[in-house]
Amino acid sequence: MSKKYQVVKGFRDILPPESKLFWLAEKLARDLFARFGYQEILLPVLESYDLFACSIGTGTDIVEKEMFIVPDKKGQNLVLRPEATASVVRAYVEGLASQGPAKLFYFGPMFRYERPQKGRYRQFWQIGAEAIGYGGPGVDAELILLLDLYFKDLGLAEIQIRINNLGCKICRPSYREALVKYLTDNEAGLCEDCRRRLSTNPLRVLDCKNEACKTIAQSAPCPGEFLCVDCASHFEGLQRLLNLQKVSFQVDPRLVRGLDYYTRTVFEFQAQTGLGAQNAVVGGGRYDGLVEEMGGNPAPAIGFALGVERLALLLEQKISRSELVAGPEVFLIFSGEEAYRFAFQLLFLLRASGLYAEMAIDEPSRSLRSQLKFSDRIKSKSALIIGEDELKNKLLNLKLMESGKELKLEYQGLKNLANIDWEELKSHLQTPGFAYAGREYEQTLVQNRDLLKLLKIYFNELNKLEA
RNA sequence: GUGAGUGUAGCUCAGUGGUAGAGUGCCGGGCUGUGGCCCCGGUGGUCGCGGGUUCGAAUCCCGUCACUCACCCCA
Repeated sequence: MSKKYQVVKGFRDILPPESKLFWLAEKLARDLFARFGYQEILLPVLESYDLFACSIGTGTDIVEKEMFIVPDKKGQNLVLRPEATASVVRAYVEGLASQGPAKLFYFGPMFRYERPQKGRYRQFWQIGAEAIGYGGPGVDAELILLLDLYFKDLGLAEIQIRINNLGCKICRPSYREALVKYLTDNEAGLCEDCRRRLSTNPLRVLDCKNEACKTIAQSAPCPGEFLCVDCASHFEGLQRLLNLQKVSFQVDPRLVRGLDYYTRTVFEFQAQTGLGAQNAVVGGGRYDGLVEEMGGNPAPAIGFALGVERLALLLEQKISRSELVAGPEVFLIFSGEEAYRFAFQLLFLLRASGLYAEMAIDEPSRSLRSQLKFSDRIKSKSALIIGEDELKNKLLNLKLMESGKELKLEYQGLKNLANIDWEELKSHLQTPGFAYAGREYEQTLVQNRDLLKLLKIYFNELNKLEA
């Protein structure tokens, strides 16, 4: 036996039917984001090391130890992107800035070299949006409302919105100073990690999971108390707009975000359960200084990133497996070689006409019984049985899988049905005494326009046969 | 990087020193042209890998690899 290969650690195959969840998430994002005026941007997966070191911050874990570094042939360090905001800003500065503000969204894989656990992988997918060149609280509200609608459309109404304001470059330093002073005074009570955070990223102490640290964080100064006039009014403005739309959200004075570039508004969408130790399915915030730092003309901006794996975990609990798997409209069952050839032709005509049709195409001698069994297993809605009898006498034998009932028609009956059109059929349904409306099979049939289409194509093909 | 748990049939798992098991799936039959329910038969395994202890190891010990969960960090 040859060697058995395995996916590399932290990477995974997203197999059907789970892949359908990703497809749903992506499709809804495309439809919805377009209605909000966000245009898709397709970005490279590889960027220069410095892009992230400068934007995310050299002190962060992401840059320090979580990047996949790819040395190229000239010896310069490229990296697999750990997130996309920096890429979007780079692309904006490079190619879009001359056209003014931009509202962009992206979908794609990100890479971080971390120990995998529930809801966290080394390659993970994000859907994100960035609004560059917009400074007011209106666009902050727009993004939050966009996400709120997105989750509601997916049936995930229980997700909580938390917002905070971290201040800007004017007011944040004084807050930071006050926080560090407070934490230093209470250093003895902090956990080992937090004593380290004190020098690396003091804001992070605020959301430590350690009980002792939580208690200390409880009475620590909050960013809100230090906001400058502009930041305070921005934050009030955002809340007013959200309230105007009757979106429920919580102000969480201890909500902080790990990346260096965040200013003013930060927000998270949190799930209550189902994500393991994680709870954030979306994280985002304003980064008013980043565009300038990346070499562009100063432009305020805000964006978010949504973890698709985490979203899929939540959707999995809402959507049953059978709902994810859509069975064929019709399964073609043949008996005999002639019937196989007939069914083979019919199969592609049906597919070309827009129907999802399937048959045991690779097994021309399979028993009728096992074909029917297979048709059942893949949840076909109907099975069209094609045997010697049907071909010779030009009959229809359509089995409706769920009820088990069969629609059997002689040539003339099939002709009558196949020759009327959809509009006519609908209008006839209202007419008392319409020849077919009273019968159970036909009622089922006309409820599904696809089956009428099927009848027409089948009838046509039968007529091509030599008598 | 740190800690804990788990590796046995395609899948889910039982099996604490004495012949390798169940459920499910798959194939076939009962039912020759009719699925689901039922019954019968068949298929299926380097017990993660390597070493050690033992008359004898899936089982005990050591090592190793993989996966999972958690910490750190983050979506």
